[in-house]
Amino acid sequence: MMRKTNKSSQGRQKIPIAKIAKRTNLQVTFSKRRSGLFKKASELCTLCGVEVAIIVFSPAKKPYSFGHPEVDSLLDRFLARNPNFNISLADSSLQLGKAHKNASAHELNMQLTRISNQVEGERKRGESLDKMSKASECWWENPVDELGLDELQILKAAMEDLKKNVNDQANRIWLESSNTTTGNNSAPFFVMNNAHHLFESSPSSDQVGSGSIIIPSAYDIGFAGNIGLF
Amino acid sequence: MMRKTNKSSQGRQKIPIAKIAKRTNLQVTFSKRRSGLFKKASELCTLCGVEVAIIVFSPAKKPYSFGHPEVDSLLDRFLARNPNFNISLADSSLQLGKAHKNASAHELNMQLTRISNQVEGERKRGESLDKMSKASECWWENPVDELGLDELQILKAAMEDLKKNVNDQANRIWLESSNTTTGNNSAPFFVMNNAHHLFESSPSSDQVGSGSIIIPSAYDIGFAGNIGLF
DNA sequence: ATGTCTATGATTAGGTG
DNA sequence: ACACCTAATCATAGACA
Repeated sequence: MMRKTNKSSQGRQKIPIAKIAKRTNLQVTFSKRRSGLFKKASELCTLCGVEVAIIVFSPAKKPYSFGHPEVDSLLDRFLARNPNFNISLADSSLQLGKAHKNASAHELNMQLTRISNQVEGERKRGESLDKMSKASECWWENPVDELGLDELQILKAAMEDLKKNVNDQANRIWLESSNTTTGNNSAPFFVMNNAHHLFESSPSSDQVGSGSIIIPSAYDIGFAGNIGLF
Repeated sequence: MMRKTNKSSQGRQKIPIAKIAKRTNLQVTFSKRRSGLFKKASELCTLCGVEVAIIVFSPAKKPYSFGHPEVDSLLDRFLARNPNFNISLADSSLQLGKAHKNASAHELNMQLTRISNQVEGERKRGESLDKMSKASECWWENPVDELGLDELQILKAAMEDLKKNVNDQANRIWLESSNTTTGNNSAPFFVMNNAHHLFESSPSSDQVGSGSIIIPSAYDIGFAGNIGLF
């Protein structure tokens, strides 16, 4: 087989538009894309002769800005200056404009606020879970997308280990609960199965999927199916 | 030889970054590039979790804006940073504010679009975590023996969810590593399997393990086996 | 003014220095 | 952090609807 390490570079990789998990990666991406954004803005200015102002707060809350014309230098002067706390004038001038919001905008704003809160909640929840996982080495909570083959293998092993325990326990419970019931003809049976069967149309749940294997023997149910990573 | 006028389109042409002369052309370019700019900003927001505000005046002086979380708060924070420049900024802030108000509907729509996408992404990623956390406070560390059927079911669902992610990721890696190899006749393949088979033999990672059962359907590999908790 | 299409130019993810 | 490199993804000019 050809070695896969033949190429000097894999080139640009497709990444999902979702928050980048790796800190270092995020930082690089932020820098690159911020530059790209400003360049695009600059081109828009030049090509169409329009005015554009952009404000960006970095992940570290550091402000960056682009502006043409003139806003640029003003904003840059802001940023060069440092943190201060006074809203007064600027705020009031903005408040003035706020009065002119029309109804449709208001409705959209309602929606936006609602969804925004929703997102924020999700995000925070995700963050706390992330911290929790990092604190206690809960591998399974880490973004799977970042794992390499090695880690995936370990993860797989761990999951299967856990799964075995789960199956054992399930079977145990089944036994306990069944020793009070009358002759049930079914055997203790607990099988982990294809996830896509859970949420998609599954022809029949006790039907062997293409390629899957049913292990009928009671008490001994693990991942039904074959083994092999690749 | 082929005629050079055979093509249905010449594709994108390189244009100088200078003011476009043709009015109609300029208008189209403005629309397209404004959309592109906002999209880039949106991606930057999502990817890096940062705050961005953009204000654009069209050639016809019509204001457009994009903002996350919203232009208002960003501008407020921005202007608040330097009380000394409040007055000189009043003009620009008024201008910007006016732009924002007039364009509020449009901008809010942009925000809605972006946030909706974000919600979708977050939701999907958060689902497995959610199940995990709901399952119990740290079920994975707890002795499985103490879990009841309900918890086991939840655990099962969570595991299968996670497993799906793992499989997807594995297939992705497989694809990436294999798109540099020549005519490999095997499909992307990753199967969770019995733990005891896992580490008996570890063939080279780009070698299909011998003895494993291949499920021919590519990209769709989960826990092989049937489903059903009792 | 916005959406579609195609071919092509521009951006950038992942490396490396 | 930044600049450079490669190869892939993405954006978009021009034409049309």
